[in-house]
Amino acid sequence: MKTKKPLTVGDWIGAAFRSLTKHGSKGIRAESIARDLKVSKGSFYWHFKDVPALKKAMLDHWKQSATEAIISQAEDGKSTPAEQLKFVVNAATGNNNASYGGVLAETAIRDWARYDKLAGKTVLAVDKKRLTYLEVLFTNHGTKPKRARSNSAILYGALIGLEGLSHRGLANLNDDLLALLKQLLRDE
Amino acid sequence: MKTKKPLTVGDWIGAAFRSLTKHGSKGIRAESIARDLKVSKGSFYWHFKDVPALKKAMLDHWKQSATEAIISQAEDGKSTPAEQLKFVVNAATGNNNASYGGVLAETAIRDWARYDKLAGKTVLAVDKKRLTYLEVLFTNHGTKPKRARSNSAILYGALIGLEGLSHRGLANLNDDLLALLKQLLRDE
DNA sequence: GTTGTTCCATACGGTAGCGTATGTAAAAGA
DNA sequence: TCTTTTACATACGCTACCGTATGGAACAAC
Repeated sequence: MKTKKPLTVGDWIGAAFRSLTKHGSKGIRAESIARDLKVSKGSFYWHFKDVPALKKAMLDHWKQSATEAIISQAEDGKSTPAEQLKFVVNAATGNNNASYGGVLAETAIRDWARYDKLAGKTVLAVDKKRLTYLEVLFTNHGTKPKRARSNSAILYGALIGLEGLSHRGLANLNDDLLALLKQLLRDE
Repeated sequence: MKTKKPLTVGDWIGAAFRSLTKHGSKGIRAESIARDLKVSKGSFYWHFKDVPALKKAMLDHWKQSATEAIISQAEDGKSTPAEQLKFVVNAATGNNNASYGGVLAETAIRDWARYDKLAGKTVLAVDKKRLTYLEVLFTNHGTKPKRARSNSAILYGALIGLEGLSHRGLANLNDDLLALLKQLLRDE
């Protein structure tokens, strides 16, 4: 039996992220998402003021999840910085984070951010936090400040770029990133 | 006095790339590009069968330019592999290549490729050539085959990812890439 | 000077999405 | 039981885009 329970705002956000992942930012449309959810757009305009409101809700949700993920990582201060970095890489390359769509949604959000002001602001904030966190880990490992910053940018940048390449079968996201990390962790 | 010369297919492709760079793949629309060129869409449908034909022409043009760029690099076999790699990085991070829009267009094409089959095929082909070329350079430098492949993917992936980060002021595209290259070129 | 081709303008019908207005069955409250 | 409130469905006008059809000015050919 199909669930006849009323839809929640969360249901809409989830469906919107699925459409974003599948079709890019142009997939965030009230009527097409409504079709996915087997309801009319009357339902959409009951839950949201308009499409920009949905987009804002999506970005807020993603920012929240991404920030929480960083904090929960940071609180696991049990292992060495090098091991923590390895753990972060493995976590980032995994297909988990079902909450907002996982690694695939990340890329879609980043594409979206390039042509949308609010999305751009959100991605900027998240990227700053992540880069700062990586910088701390490199610094704790003993890397000099300047290099800690560049290493963070390189590692994070490679993660973003390699995701696309591995998606086309031109790289091994996890293996190549771990290889890079190994190089970056080498002493001077 | 305004040039009243008739538009060429190349003019349309150029305008289409500008719109792609500015608005993403959804910017490739007959009517909006016509407005940019101060003509009506009647002109567009004289030069092109339809919008997909314009898209194909853009991708053919980009593929051609990108391939030629690689070949012209490869023929400059005057310096050492390490110097050639440095040259390649500097060339890729420069804001040149006005032919099809430069570095900014690259990202837009890559975003486009994620949700369009033909664009995906084209980017795949270009990426393969570029990665193969990098692999040759690393191999010539003395890097072992397996590492030459991973180094190529890492360097190219970092280029792609860092472009976005540097665009937000979170990285220094050229500096960070050169730092990475230096690490990758170090002996075992 | 007529004819043909080039290069574009204008007008048309069709689709898809937006946001609003209004209707309505079902559940919840009183 | 009667009345709200909830969670939608339906219908409407509007805009932006697509592709086609047709018209026309300008220049070239002959």
